[in-house]
Amino acid sequence: MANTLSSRQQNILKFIISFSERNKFPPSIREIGEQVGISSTSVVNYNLTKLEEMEYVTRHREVSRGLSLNWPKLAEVGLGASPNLEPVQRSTVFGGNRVRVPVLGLIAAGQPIMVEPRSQVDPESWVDLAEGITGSTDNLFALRVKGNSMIDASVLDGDIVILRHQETADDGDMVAAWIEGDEETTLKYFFRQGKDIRLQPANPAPEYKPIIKPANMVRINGKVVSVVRVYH
Amino acid sequence: MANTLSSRQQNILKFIISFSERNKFPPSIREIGEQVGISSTSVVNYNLTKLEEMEYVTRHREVSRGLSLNWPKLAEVGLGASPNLEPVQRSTVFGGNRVRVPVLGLIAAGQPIMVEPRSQVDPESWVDLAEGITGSTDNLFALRVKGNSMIDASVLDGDIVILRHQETADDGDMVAAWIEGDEETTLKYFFRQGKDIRLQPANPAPEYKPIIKPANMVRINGKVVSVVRVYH
DNA sequence: CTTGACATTGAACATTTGTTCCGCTATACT
DNA sequence: AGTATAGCGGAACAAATGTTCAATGTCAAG
Repeated sequence: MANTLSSRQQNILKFIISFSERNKFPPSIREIGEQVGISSTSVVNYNLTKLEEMEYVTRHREVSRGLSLNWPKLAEVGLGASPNLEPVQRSTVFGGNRVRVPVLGLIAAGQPIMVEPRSQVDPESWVDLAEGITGSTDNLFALRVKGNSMIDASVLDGDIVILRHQETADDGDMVAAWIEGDEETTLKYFFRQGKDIRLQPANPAPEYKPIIKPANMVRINGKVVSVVRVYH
Repeated sequence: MANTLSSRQQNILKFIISFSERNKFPPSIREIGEQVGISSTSVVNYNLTKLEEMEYVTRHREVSRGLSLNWPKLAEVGLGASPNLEPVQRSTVFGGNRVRVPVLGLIAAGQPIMVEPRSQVDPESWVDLAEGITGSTDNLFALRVKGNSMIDASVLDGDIVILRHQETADDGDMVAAWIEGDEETTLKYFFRQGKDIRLQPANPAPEYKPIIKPANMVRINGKVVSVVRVYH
């Protein structure tokens, strides 16, 4: 089975993401076709079936707009960049809105490793925070830290980092970065170095060396806005 | 206009909430009617219009399942928000119940923190966590850390620590302890030392010295189960 | 070149789903 | 009593939406 996403399928996913974000409910087949530039509903249906086989989406047959997204899977290909579309729910009880943040998977803080694939949403993969904790409620997602490269920044192995999706960063920001070619996401401090970008671990130990790559090979997934730790 | 929700309207709202969380998309009019016990679609439509007038929901006419919820408004009537005592039913796909934890104040700021789970304290804010993160949901509260005495344990000034209320502790636990005479609560590692108790800061710097007191002068307020940090 | 898997198209079809209209009942008010 | 109105039920209708299928194009392997 083809494991790669065609550009058309990517567009479909992107549209479902943005549409769901705008409207709080999924698009219809025809709405998808119209946006992506597909004249036939059957083609949309065809690709949707493919996407379901690849577990990017879940379909409820015979149901209008019976479509839902698999965020962990989307994150694997860098599309999960704005996971706040997940029914993030807010309330004003006691004066503070709450934000539901999906924990999308593992992120390497040591040697870069791939985001852990998951076919299902882990029941514990959610963190709910009061709005005041994170400031804005938009574009938040979370990752579980693997490795000790950020220990010097008081981010430990096993911590959950909450990030706000953004494509850029300022020097000194702690970011999750996707490195082209390596196909891996890593948690580092962000610095510009001429035309390059230096991804700097906080841990001064020699085995944790900075990664320096041309700017066009580094894709910022988000900036760390919060850290959650659990003692067992 | 009647500003109150009929029990039927409440049931409708509850169903929309649970359905949406279960399926990631809103229910259809007929599905609502079937669940709530309304045989006619027009009645559902009628009440949905009412609910829209009262701004509990937003409708997209002519669109299947074109329904979205107004969470802030729902929270006003206790729907959609799930305080500890009244958890909303959740599917496993969507995560476990949520726990609302009150942030009672500062720790190590000189003011003793009285932990009375039943008292009507006025918390400065709330932190919501997924149930799975903290294990049990009982007797949880939170404090904002002041000072750097635990920096070596990767707990920084400004972090929010979440504690479970308990009177005792095991060696090595991180606890919030109230010291008789000093009239203040501090965050330290807990150790027994004969008839004394040693409260050990994690920071090795000389200005942070362990506190050793007779056991009857130390009152454990709770054990740290989680740490939340926010970057600004 | 042939073959076959894959992708696409257009259109017809079936189902789901929202909308509307008419009538009924109970209650409150004049 | 008469009337107005909110709430409900039933059914027909129209629009939205998912499903299916035969035919065609694409492209790489044999």
